[in-house]
Amino acid sequence: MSEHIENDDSEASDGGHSVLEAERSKRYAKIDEMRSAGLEPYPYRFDRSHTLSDLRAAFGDLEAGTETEQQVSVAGRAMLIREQGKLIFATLKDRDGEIQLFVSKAIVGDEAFAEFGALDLGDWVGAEGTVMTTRKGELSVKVERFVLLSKAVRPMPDKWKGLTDVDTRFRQRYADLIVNDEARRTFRVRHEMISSFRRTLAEMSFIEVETPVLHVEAGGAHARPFITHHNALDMQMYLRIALELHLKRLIVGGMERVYEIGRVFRNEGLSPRHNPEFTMMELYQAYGDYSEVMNITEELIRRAATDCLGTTVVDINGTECDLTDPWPRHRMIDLVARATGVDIHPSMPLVKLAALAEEHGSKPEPHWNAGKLIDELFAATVEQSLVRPTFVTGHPVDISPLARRDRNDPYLTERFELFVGGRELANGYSELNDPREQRMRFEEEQSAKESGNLEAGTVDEDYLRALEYGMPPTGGLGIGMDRLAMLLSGVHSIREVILFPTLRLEQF
RNA sequence: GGGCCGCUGGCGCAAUGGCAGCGCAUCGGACUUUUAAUCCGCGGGUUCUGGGUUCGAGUCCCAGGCGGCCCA
Repeated sequence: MSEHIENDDSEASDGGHSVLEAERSKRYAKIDEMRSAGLEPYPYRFDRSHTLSDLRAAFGDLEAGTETEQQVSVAGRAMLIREQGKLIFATLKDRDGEIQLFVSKAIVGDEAFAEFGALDLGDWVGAEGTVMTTRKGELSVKVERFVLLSKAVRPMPDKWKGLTDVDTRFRQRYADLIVNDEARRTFRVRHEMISSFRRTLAEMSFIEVETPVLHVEAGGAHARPFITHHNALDMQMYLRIALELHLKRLIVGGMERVYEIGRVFRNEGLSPRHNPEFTMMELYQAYGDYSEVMNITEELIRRAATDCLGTTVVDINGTECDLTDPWPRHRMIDLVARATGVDIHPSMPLVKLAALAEEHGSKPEPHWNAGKLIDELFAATVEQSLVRPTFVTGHPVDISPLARRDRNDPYLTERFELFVGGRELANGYSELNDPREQRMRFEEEQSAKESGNLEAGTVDEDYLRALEYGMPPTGGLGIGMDRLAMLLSGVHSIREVILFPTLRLEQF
């Protein structure tokens, strides 16, 4: 009605967004008109009889041209509106379904028909009527009454092409989820994966626990932490970089089988595979060692694949893999030896390892120890080739400060990492439970930190005290849940499996 | 941190250095079985920001911002 009043200066000086502003003010005006007509544009609730997929399940096999007496009420967002003279067809979308509304002027009357015509794409709508199919067989609700449930004031992205700009997709995930079914599906897979883990672990008698996010020591992994401050205690604290040390305290306490699915924080760069906050699942099992934990890892992931995808056959970077095939287990030093043609062992002279690492493209730093050099060699020569699920075992002691020594080789640990698609997916070991040896390992970490390694750890005195009370033989596991979600949903950026990934500050 | 690429109406995309255009959406009109409805018509831009070169810059140059990919 009053669209042409806006050629005054206030709109022009608003700066650059006049199209959007015009659309928004038009829709706000509709809200105001409703209110002055005594209608509520934002009602408090709506009772629906069926979700849209319920409706399709119940009536999906009706023949074309069927009219039923079945009264239903449905709700969703108007995604498409097609006006056709004295008929309007609208596609309503809810969490996991779509349905067509069939609105006839003859049925709803002139006034309601005009109101329906005034709906905008993106509006939330509730509708009551009977179930029918059109001549072409489209399942529809023949609308008798409808109500605006909430007004969309901002226009939807392109109804066909959706939203493709990744920056906008991640910053405005709400808009992404409205129009991109793939995004919805990915987070559905993520949910199924996590609930599958919880079911499997419950069957295995694990107890889910929650341990602190605010830590006094940032231990359990090699990573730089986020630092924060507690005002009342006037104390520096760290956001956790791992779940490990608190969960093992619970093993000391006799809880025997515990796990936690929780957010950890690492103050590092962003990449398609790294987000500063991500989700780990860690579990600890008394009386077990690393080989048993590898079995648990296989079971968890196979069942998650079945629960998410209905199959254990997954595509990994173009290679079709059946996760029920046995997952090979190889020592890291054997894989590196095979790849380089040189026998490898942490007892070798450092200079030989450094030379070899340099030969394979690393730039060894003076403080690198034998374990670090072997790890670099592994990354350079082996890692990428491990497409099918493969357990890499026997990591050197000096890069595994919380893992127990290999019972057959004191230079190595009873540790494993699971690689899938050339990426580390899980990490576990027979847990080190000798408090004196743990103290020595911590002290080595501490001195590495003091000589400039920002990722090295510190001596966690409380953890050592816990170990002195006695920790039973224990196997532990950590799984990167985001990376597993990537694998199961077939996406290649961690940002596709994190609803609100970390981004640089947006300028408004 | 380095290299390459991108940024144009709300969204998706065009434009040998020479009038900034198309599709969707919006707005007006027609249409009682459409379904990316169709048909007719009208609007809407500080081309990411700031400098520079040029008669003339979305385009070329410099700096910055945000993003993507690769590398470290």
